[in-house]
This record gives sequence, C-alpha cells and structure tokens, in this order.
Amino acid sequence: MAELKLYDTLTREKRLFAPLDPARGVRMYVCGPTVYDFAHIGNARPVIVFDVLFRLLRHLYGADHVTYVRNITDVDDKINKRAFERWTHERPLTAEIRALTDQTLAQFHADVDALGCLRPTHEPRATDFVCRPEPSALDMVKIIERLIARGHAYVEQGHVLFDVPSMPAYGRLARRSLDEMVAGARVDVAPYKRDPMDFVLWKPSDPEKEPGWESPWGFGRPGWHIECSAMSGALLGEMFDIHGGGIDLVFPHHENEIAQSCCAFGTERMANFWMHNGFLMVEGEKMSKSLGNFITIRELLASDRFGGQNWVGDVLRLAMLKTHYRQPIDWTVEGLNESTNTLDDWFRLAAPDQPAEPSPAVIAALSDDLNTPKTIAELHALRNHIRVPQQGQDAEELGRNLAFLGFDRAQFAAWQKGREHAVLQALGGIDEADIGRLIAARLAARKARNFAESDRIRDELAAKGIALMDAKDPATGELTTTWKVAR
RNA sequence: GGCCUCGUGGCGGAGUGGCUACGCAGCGGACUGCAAAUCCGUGUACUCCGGUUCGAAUCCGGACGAGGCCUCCA
Repeated sequence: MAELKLYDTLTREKRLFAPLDPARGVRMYVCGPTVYDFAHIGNARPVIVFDVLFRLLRHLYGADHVTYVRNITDVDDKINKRAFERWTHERPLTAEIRALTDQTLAQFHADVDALGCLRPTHEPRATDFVCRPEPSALDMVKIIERLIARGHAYVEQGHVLFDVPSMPAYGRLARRSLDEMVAGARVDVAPYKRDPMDFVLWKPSDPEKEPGWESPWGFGRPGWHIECSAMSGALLGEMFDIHGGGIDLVFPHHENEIAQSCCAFGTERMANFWMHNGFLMVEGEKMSKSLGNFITIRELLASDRFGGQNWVGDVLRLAMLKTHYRQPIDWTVEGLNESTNTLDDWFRLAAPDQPAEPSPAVIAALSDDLNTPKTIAELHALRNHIRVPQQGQDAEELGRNLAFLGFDRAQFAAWQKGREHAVLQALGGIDEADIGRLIAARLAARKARNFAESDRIRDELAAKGIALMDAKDPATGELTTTWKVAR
C-alpha cells in the first residue's frame, strides 16, 4: 500500500497517516454547511477537497472501511433570523425553520452533486443530536452535563458556559495563549461569563421567535460548537482519524470543539489529524457581499454572473484542484477558461466508459498530502502518451483516472452542447443543418480548387464565431470538416 | 496591537540543499492551396538584504509586500 502523508495543523507537520483503529476503518469528520442560503464558491472548496481525500481513502483502505461524516448545521441564529423574517404564522415557527433548512439542504445537495462529490457516509443534522431519549445515545445535552460534572462548565443566568481556564491545553491548535487572546481584547464580554474567553454551550431561547429544547437548564438551544463534538462523538467515537474544514474555522470553532470533546471524554486528542483548506479569493479580492463579488455555486452553474456564461461542475472541480488545498486560491474567469480547455482536451483523448481506477502515479501524488497539482501533471503526462484519440492503453488509463477523480464526461459533453446551442441561438437564423450545408458547399468548392469561394464560406462562419477544422480520415484519406464554437 | 500563512518564469502552479515539474500563452517547425485544429520542438523563474554550507530559490535571521485569524464565516 502506498504511504499516505497528511499535514496536521495541530503539530504543523506532514506525518505518515495510519488509522487509529484499523478494525473501525478510517473515520473522518468535516464541518459542513449552515443551511440558511445558497452555498458560495468558498464553501465548495472543502467539499471538493475532502471528497478527493474520501476517494483516496476509499481506494487505499477499501470503500467499506472509510466513514465520512459531514454535518448539517440547521440550528443557528442566521437560520432563525431568516425563518422569522419570512414566517407568515400559518404554521409553527419550528415548521418554518424546518422548511427553510430542508429547502437549503436540497439546494446544497444539488450543487455538490453537480461538482462531482460523493455523498458522505453520514450527513447528520444538528437538530437530531440536541437531545436523544436513549440514555446510551450521545447528544449535546449529555456532553454538556458531563462537562458540568467534570468541572469544565458552569450554569449562569440560563446559559451554560465552557470554563476555558479549566483546560490548560486550550489554544494549542490555534497556537495562541490565553494571555494573547485576552490582550486582543476583542472578545465578547457578557455578565454571565466568568472569564472573557468562556464560550456558550447552551443559551436560553425566546419561545416566540426562536427554536428551543427543554433541558436541565431551561428552554434553550445549543451554542455553535457543541454540535460537532456531539455528532462526531456519536458517529465516529471519542477519538477519530481526521477532522477537516476551512482554515478560518481553526479559531474559535475547532479549538472549542477540542476543548469540549477532550474535557467531556477525558481524551488527549479529538482527531489524530486536523486538516484545513486555504482561503479563496475572487479575482484577487476577498469575496464579500459589499464588494459585489460574492458568488454562489448555483450562480456559477446556472447563471452568467461570473464571466458572462454558466459553467459546468467539472470545470469548477478542476479549477479548484489546480491549486494545492492548503494554498490560497484565486478564483478567476481565466482559470475557469483554462480548466475548460484542459477538460475538453482530456475528454477528447480519453477512452470513454472507463471504470474509476487510479494509476499508481496518481495515487502517489495524492498520497503526498493530497498534491492535486502534481496529480494533474500526471494526467497531462498520460495524455501526452496517447497516440490515437480514445484508443489504446494510455487513453483507457486517462479515462479511468478522470472517473476516479470524479470528472463526468457526459455532464461535461452536455454542457458543451448546451453552449453551442446558446451561441447558435444568439446568432439567430442559423442552425446545425445550415452549418452542415455550408461545410458541404465549402468542401465542394475546395474540390473544384475554387479557394476564393471556400475561404469566403470559412470567413463567413468565422465571423459568427464558428471555427472549422479540417482533417483527413485516416482510413480513406477523405477530407472531413468539423466545427466548433470558438469563444 | 497579538498570532499565523504565503511571496517561483508573461499567466496559472508543484517541488526541492546540487540533476532547475506541469499547464496556458508566446515563439519555431510539420501538416495545409492558405488557415484553423492537431502533432513535434523551444526561451524565460525562484521578492530583497544578510548568515549557515563545498554548494540555497530550497535552511536561519531581517526587510518589504500580500493574505488570513483574533467577531459570524469554508
């Protein structure tokens, strides 16, 4: 088996990976979306990156020996606010919230399916893990009770707070000491906090406008971080192999998860490897609503807001994987165009209908901390060995690797076809049959060595953005002409 | 203010203490009536200043620049 090396944010080093408990397989948890609105392209990065890791792990350890959990945050103040705003009082507020989160989750699934991502093994919803009746079923309330019992949390004015000073190792992931953080002085001071760094595990809810659950501390709802401790604990165990997410989650989210899980379970570590993907910029600028460059996955797939056209999931996927996951990535129209051309070339040469099976060189590249740029270079090397398009071992090997990496030839081809149609529609008064007739007329003119006429037809089509390509049939030597939309 | 990351050729983007990826664009050639497409070939790099070393773009220190986190955020 190839050696898998992964970078661990906690120790800041690349280490050899091995499952903590081979009998339980590889266990991975990745922070998923808060379902209140369309996911943006920055949200797509961890989804794609950890999908590639999931595929790699399944290949290395067997599909049945990898458990991938990606949570759905469906209790959150942004959700509450959004649901309350659109609430018409025709149904209970909780039903309104559920409708909003169901709808957003369906959108999210459609988006990530289009991006070629496999569904995780489990996609737990936070609301299903607040309070579970069976005594043995781990949930948020039970973790909070354990934290209180162990002296790591306290109740104050209906809130339960994590007692940060009670955990000496707090701050290890983010590499910052308590003194430094307090010196930052931008922490939220609240009367119910003993220490400014203490964070909320449970808070009271207003039954009129907020969702809530009955608990030993009154009607309320969980704080942001506790859901991940509960769901990872319930589905993966007290310690598991890999915990992933965006780098901006390192502090405070993951730091607080570690504090909760380790203090509740009495463990040294929560995850053996902490993996964080880098930040995404759009055309060199931070993506933000105020700059007007905020872009959702859906807008990229189904509108012309970015670059004046829509894009297919495969292009977004390749564009994302061209940069190593820990590097910052600049999301540009030029990058999407380049990815489009690369896929066009690969699919032109790769043999169709191949099973998903990676080459050793691809596995080796991915096994080096998910080096996807190196992986892509291996694909280019393979591509350069292909002598006859779609035929021979190299063409089959390229096809197998593309399938393994989650690229979908049919989806890409359908999109290309759609773009052609759109261009022809925009031209108006010309369709594929017309083009076929013009091509035939040009071939006839060429045969008659009437080059003025044949060039005139070619120029006429070129002016409309249709490029002609001549080729000789290798068998008959007959001249054939194909066309494509030149953009 | 504190902490962290990064700075590679025209562009994108890996990697490495000595053999200097890869892709796009450019350039040259083949093919073509001429093109396009395709195929073959090809130049250019490691922000700056010190230090360690036989040797550094790669390690160390500093400067400058970019970004992130410290508050919701992938």
